[in-house]
Amino acid sequence: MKNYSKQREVILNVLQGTNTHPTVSWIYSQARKTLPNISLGTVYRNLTELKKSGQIIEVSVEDGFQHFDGNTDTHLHFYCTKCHNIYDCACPENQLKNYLEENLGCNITEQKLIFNGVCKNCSVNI
Amino acid sequence: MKNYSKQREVILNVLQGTNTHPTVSWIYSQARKTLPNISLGTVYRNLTELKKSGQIIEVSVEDGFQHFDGNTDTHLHFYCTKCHNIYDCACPENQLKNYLEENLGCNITEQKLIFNGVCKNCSVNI
DNA sequence: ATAAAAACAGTAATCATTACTATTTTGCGA
DNA sequence: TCGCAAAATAGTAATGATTACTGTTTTTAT
Repeated sequence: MKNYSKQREVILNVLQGTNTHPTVSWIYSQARKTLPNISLGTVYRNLTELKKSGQIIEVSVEDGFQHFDGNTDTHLHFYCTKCHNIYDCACPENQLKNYLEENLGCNITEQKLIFNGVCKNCSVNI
Repeated sequence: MKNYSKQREVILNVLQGTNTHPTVSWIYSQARKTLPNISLGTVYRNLTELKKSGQIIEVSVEDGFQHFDGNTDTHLHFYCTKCHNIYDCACPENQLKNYLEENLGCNITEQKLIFNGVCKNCSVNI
């Protein structure tokens, strides 16, 4: 990722302009509003590059799609297994990271906590 | 999942007999040692059923494969982004679950914590 | 024993992701 | 400013994990 490109800037803006955790195809559709000819391969390549350079993170949930997040601060995620939304939550403590680094002797570079369950909306709308 | 089947039993045994977090194709290859004619579709179907009935859990990491775990106790996972192994860790506390349920008003049914980083072995073998 | 329901093996289809190619854009040094 | 090598792009083809389908076999209950 040495050279500037308009496409990469648009993709990053899309991610930074939402607090959702979108899939590639959603990012693609949003980017096309600004750049109608942008290629899907370009979206994939730039997401990989942006992740590699630490400007975005990837969120893995069990729906078979890649999800990305423009918020790189350490935070928690809640995944609703009913509506399949991913919610952000502030991280109340960082004790776990320290605990694991000491006990496993590992170096933790990213912290991704996923809680699965049923969210407030979904538990109301049975 | 109303009827017994030998195939389902073998698949569950495979998962309960390892402390790794195998992919479908690994489970398939292990199951074939006992049942040489078992079908890949049968493995997928039973993994879905076993997960639905709470006998196994799915672990999502960003490698594009489904991973499963025969240990359904609440515990943490560490994912090495170098060797791509997933490690189990005991959960030192359950405060986060309570915190989130109170603050989000949600009902958490599963707790999946993934730490990404580089594990002990991989940090030695540069 | 028998019949309906469930599960199976085997194969084909789907579709998110990756790879490839020819063309265009970017950055840098002359 | 010009030219060139590196990087990036659009568009298309290939890959491969997962799902769907079909005809047959197994299971369970009557």
